[in-house]
Amino acid sequence: MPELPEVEVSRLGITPWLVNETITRVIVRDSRLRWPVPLELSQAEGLPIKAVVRRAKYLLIDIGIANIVLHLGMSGKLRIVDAATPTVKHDHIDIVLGSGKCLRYNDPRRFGACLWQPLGTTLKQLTNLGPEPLTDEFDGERLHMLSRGRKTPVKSFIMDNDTVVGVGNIYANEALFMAGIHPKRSAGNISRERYKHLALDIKAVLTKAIEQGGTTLKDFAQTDGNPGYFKQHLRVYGRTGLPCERCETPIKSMVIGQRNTFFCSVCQR
DNA sequence: AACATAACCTGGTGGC
DNA sequence: TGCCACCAGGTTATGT
Repeated sequence: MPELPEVEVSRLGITPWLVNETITRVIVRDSRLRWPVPLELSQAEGLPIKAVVRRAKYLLIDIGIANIVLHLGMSGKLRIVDAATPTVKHDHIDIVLGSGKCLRYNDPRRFGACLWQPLGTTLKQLTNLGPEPLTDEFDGERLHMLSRGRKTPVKSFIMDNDTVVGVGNIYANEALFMAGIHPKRSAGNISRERYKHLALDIKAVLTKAIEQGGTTLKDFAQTDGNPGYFKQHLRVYGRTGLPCERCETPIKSMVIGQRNTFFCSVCQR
């Protein structure tokens, strides 16, 4: 479900319901996520939420003594519901609020995570992350510098969290189309000038997707239950065989790094 | 270090 | 209708 835009849309959706609310109870129905859900979570009970922050695809719920760290994996979803709302399959965690609402975490595949990060510490999952794509720390200069001597396909390179965080399969495909770069081209074989364009296109596609409420493929929903509307803007992802919007050539697909990859063999070189 | 590959898990889809 | 193979938005662990 979530790349950076979908996580950011989730953050924007839940934040107004959480900030300044007190956590009255934490209910863990199934702790078998990517890592076992920590018992320390119960220490959150009675504490007010100060902020909800995103780093890469992680959401950090700041409760002063610690951050509750959430990751949605491939299929995780967050909803704000009345605490009394009956649960459905895969509703693994509730964070119940003084308002009577609750933040409900649902994740069929259980690739997601809920972690506990005490104040002043940093989880290993949050160390060694590259820069946020929508900050000035990330630019074409960085892509060019880090890619020198690298043979890995440029698509794998930009999806690597050491390079830049938050670029998943959908938006990697889209940004490479926008930049006119073939996804399989060796990262080290791309000029500084082309990387400048690519960095700007990554920023542009992520920004646009956030504005559109993310991309709903099958089951992503904003926290109000509405779908994201970026799907209608996808130019290559999932469009195998359909005409390229720029040159009419059928979009091709191939597997790169275990991920399905979509591109126009004429527009992308 | 760099790179490739398997693995984690469930559900939806399409073919027969 | 049923069965089965295959695919999916991410990340980590392991092997060369």
